[in-house]
Amino acid sequence: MATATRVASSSAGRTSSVTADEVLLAAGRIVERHGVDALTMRRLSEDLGVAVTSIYWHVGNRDAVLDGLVDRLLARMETLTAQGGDPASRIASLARQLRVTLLERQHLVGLAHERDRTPAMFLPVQLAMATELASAGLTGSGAALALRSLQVHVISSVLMERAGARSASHGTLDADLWPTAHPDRELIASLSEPADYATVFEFGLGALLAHIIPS
Amino acid sequence: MATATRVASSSAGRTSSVTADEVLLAAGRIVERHGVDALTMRRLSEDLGVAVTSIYWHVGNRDAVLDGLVDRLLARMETLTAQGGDPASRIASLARQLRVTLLERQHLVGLAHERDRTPAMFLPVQLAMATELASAGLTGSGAALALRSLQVHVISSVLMERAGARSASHGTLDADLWPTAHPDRELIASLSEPADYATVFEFGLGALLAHIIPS
DNA sequence: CGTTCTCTGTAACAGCGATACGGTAACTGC
DNA sequence: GCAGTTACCGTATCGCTGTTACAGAGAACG
Repeated sequence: MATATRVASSSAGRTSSVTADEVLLAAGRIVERHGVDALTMRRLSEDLGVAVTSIYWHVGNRDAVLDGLVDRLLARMETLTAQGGDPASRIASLARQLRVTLLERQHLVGLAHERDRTPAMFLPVQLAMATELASAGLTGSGAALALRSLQVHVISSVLMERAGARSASHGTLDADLWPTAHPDRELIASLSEPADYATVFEFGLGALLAHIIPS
Repeated sequence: MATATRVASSSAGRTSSVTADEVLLAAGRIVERHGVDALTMRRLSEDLGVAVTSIYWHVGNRDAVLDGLVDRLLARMETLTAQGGDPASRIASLARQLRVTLLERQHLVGLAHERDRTPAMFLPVQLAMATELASAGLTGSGAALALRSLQVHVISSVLMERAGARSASHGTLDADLWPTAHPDRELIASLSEPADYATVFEFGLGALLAHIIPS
């Protein structure tokens, strides 16, 4: 309605049974534990012990609820700071922190990605990385390309690991699918195990950094 | 009920108004043009001029329809062949072909990813890449790590570009968000333009290959 | 003719997001 | 102290979704 998504219910005392913050908190619990699809307005209202319309009043429709959750995630992104000696390791530390932070909120990452908030999610860390690149002598469009590559690498790592965590079979490879005559049995054995995305992440990160900042 | 997803309706002549193949064809059209969410059983039945229950009879429920679409995509993955002289460029050609093929079916790629079919999608090209790596002297767990890194890189590129195509703002960066005092104006200018994911893809691919097969 | 198998349509169920509407309680102005 | 306004909640409803129980229609077979 004309509701227009109230930001904070700073209203007077009242017998106020629910606030926008409480709604987002409960929504976050549902999403983290049971996934985005499990977040229905009815279930949310039941968890809060409140009528559905109250949610619409306080935060708006379902889209607004999800937007609110993503906003909370983005706010967390501004606390990352570079650590290390040379620019390369400082950038690597930023990428790792970013990855870990995103992995802790995997469901929300997918959400943010679907809602085209990926750039905003990366803004703070991109800024920090830009200064490191500048101190390494890389600026302008070259720095932009490097930043985007790093961004893609981190996001992809998280998205893949998210899919991997969902099903045990993901990342593994059924050995039967390979030609049994294939000579490299160690390769097949490695691919038949669950992927260690942390190692894959470090491998790609090292390749990128070696390419960006040749020492 | 006991229907159990008939594979082909090779049944007798009849006034047969629809077949499983026709259903998947129509479903593919809807998904490619209007996205996965637009695929409802009622709409699908209307496009086919048929009752909803006929779809359930021929291919099963909505999940089975989507599975059928993904299967069609996977079948297309087996036609890729390496081209080029040295192993590195042959692997690069495989990665590029894979990327282009996936980009043509972006909606289906997201679908396959959500359904944990990514490994199967990569199987044929992974096999081809493995022989190239072997001819370059890389086998075993090292080859497995390289293969997984390449897989992550291609998938991420496609997923990012998919999000980028959805909204014009994606990949661009609102210049206002950056501190106006930031010294590197060319960097900001570059990041303010839409991302050229093809270039980002080539950049990361080059970095990976240089790391995997040092010449 | 009667039975069976294959396929289609009608109608319905439960659950979803969203909203119109009426009520209730607090605060505000006088 | 009382009317008016605002803030908030609940009931009931709409149109949509996936899915299914059920009743047929038509061909094939005995």
